[in-house]
Amino acid sequence: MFMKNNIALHWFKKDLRLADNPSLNYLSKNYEKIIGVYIYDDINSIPKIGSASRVWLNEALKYLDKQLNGNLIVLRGNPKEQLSKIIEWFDINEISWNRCYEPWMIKRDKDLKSFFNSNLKVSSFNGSLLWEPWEILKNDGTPYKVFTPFYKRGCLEAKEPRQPEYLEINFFNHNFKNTDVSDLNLLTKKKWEKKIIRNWNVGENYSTEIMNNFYKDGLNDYADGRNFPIKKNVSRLSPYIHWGQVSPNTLWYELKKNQNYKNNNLEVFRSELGWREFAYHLLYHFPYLKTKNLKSNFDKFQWLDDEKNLRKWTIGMTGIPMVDAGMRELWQTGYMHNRSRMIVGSFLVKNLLINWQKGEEWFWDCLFDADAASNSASWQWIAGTGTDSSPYFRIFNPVTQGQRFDPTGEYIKKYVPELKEMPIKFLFNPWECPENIFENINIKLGKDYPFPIVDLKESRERALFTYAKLRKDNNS
DNA sequence: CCTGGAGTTGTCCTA
DNA sequence: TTAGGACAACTCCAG
Repeated sequence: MFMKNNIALHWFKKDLRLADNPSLNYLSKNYEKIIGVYIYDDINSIPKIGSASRVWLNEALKYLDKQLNGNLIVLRGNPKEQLSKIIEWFDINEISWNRCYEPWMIKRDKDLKSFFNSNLKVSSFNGSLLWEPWEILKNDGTPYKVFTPFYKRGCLEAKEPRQPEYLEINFFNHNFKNTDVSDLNLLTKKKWEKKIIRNWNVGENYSTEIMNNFYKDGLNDYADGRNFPIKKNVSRLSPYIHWGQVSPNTLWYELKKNQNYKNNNLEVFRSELGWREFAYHLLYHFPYLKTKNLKSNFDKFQWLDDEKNLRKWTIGMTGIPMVDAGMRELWQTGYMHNRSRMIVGSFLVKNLLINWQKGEEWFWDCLFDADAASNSASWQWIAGTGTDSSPYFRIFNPVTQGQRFDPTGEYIKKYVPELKEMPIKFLFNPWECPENIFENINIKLGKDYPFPIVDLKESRERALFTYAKLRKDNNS
């Protein structure tokens, strides 16, 4: 017999939504009212939350608080103490949350569960993955390391993901001391914070709107159009997915309703959701994903410790327009198109020979969708240090990539405006532009836009050579 | 235990 | 202009 007219506590983590929220749904079936609590835990977190993420979180919590009619309790500190405080104040006997899979969160929440278990009922749910990482395993019981068999054999042949469930949630109109999102001091009052969030509407309802628009328009040419940074054929849902403002289950089943597409666009997008699952699968089974090469033979790789070039890469001043456009898109919008992520990643790791972990850290700080699983897995992929990853000799040529995927130069000109007047023939490779053309358009290389920090051809050969040396070193 | 096929996203050179 | 092969070798996975 459940106790109606009673209240229970839902702990919001990376599930900042009301729709299809398994923990909220569970509690609302058994309780009249729910108390929603968010705790900003800067004590246990490894690593600390990134700068862009703080900005997104700030907006997301403000929005969520509105959805709860101002009843969201926002706290800071160690969840053990903070939750205990609330539990005592409201005399709560049941608490629940949706699971997170970062190693430090698994550890923290496991401890919490056993800590609270003696006094109250504690439940946790899967609110952010289509399949639990421990459910998808090879026949021999070990985790997959390669995407295709993981997805096709593992996921698609496993049981169907949970159907989304949309319930009305009633929150308790409480008299606990008034807490405010601004108490968390997530913002530093710096100018860029206002600028970077300008192009985003951070809220659960916006994510639904974006999904619907994308499924209606962008998806139609997804398989091809997704390669072009300037086109509107990518969903841009990643930050919302990361923060749980939309559930993957909603995306999965809403996508299934679009049966009218004859091409494979639908399946390609669906497999991208599969890639997200794969990243979490890797993080769960290889918790050192962020700190260690999955291929340990790379531990001997001779990365260059080049702070100067790293700095130029981060600020988009490498002198390679396609690379700089990507880096500046990241800096200005908190997002970078997938094609650009590969180009700038390949450039950092292969042309500059800088350890992928430096790139991972920068992305972690700058991306609104910064995600421990996807970010680390993707950097290991581009660096060739993951088990299932880009072969080392696959080195992106940022000139060719620009010509192919930004043929009009619109993307470069948007983020590298100093090259606006460059004729398209030299937009991707201004260092090859004759002097008289520069004079006509009044641009001076080295002054208005930098010379390339490395020679693409030489640095490519250096990368291949360094890799060959690694093989030799590992064999001797 | 063995075997064979396969592995997100590319580039460059040559014929 | 274009198509095909080289670029490496290794590990993963399934039968």
